[in-house]
Amino acid sequence: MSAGPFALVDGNNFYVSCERVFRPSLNGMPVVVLSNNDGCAIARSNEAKALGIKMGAPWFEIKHFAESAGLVALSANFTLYGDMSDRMMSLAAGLGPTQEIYSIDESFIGLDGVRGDLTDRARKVRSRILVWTGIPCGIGIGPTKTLAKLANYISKTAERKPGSYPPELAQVCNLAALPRDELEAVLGATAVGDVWGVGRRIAEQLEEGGIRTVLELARLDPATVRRRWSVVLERTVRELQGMPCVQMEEVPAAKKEIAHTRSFGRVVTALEPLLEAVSEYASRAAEKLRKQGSVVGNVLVFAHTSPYRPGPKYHRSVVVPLRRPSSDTSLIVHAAMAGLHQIYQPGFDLIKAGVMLLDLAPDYLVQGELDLEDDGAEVAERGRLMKAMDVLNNRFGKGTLQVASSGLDDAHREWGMRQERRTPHYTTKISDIPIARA
DNA sequence: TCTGGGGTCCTAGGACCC
DNA sequence: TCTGGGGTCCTAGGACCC
Repeated sequence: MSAGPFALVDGNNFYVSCERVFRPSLNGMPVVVLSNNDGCAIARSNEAKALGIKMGAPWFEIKHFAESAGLVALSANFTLYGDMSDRMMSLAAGLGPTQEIYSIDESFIGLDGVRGDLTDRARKVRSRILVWTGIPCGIGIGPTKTLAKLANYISKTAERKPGSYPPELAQVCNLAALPRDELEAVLGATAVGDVWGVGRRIAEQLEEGGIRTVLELARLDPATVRRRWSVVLERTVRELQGMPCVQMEEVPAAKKEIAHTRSFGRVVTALEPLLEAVSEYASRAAEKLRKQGSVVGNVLVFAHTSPYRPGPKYHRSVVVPLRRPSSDTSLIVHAAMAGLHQIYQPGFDLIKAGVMLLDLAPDYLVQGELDLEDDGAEVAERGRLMKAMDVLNNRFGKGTLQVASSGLDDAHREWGMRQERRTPHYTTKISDIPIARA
């Protein structure tokens, strides 16, 4: 078990940085990456942040910056980001003996037992990631994961906003190496809301109580925090005080639920296209399920109208239990479609639907059953069919083999999503690989 | 007039994360 | 006209049990 110190390596404005690797002309320009359907900004370059564009800002509210400030917007290219992430993670792993991949652009590194100057070592790793992948990142180091996370935030803020922190904390910030008075000065200059685990709500409550800085939060009595708030915040306070409460998780735990949900490219009212969409989402969810070696007991399906648009509201969901736990696409699709039939009502402009797989269990733990229907052979055969389907789709691409209920003609998928600004799959598709000229 | 105590399980909702 | 997707954990309250 890793006892710390810990590092957090985090790609700067990750999706934007991935795009810039292949389009260097975007350097220095305000750039945002948009969510599915080109709906809202999910990544922003520093220049875009400087324009005041907030995380999650709807595109239609910020697109005037394209004219006035040269803002460039790109559709999310998750295939590209996933591949760039793999490259960055394998280099970050060189910082210490253990690694926990926390999100697509972040990993914690356990530094227990690492000798020598950690700050210096982190600078070398940062520079290697930059040179080998083109992705700039920030590295924070601290005695607990929460402090490492905070250090990472400081490393980025010090770089992005000169004057906010001492300049030597930019890019790599090692809070564990700071003398006490300097550490307190840094914590005193950081708002509580910037702490990992303190969201908008709790930040408000803390501020009402006069707790505005991280230093003030760190000085609270943990027992009081537990009484007044929760064990979660208590843990955060202890971690800020330097007591590790959150361990490294090197092996990603199996998901406890799996969802596939999408907003439509435009509103859908009729049942048929809705059935197609839900069938497609259920298939995708089933693939993820088999990938982690689980079976599902209950399938939830939902659909709703836009929360932003006027008109009659509709928001319904239903849980459909499977007769027995399964990972079979056709059974899961069947359950989802049956559920949709139950909740469907005509006359609503639906904007989103989704399928969630609940009550997951490892596929080797399935409860034995007296085979009254004598379908054991069929179940085994279906298992082989699913395996064949996954192999083919892996080899020849998503959707090579699919259930017919998802609709056979892409062009007629009126529910399909809009993606008007997607860049090529530079690193994962032969025909998209960039060509270098001498 | 007077109405126990303790425990578990489930669900919905809140809060947080990226 | 146009507002993402996928998760986790905790807590409170209700149902139910002995």
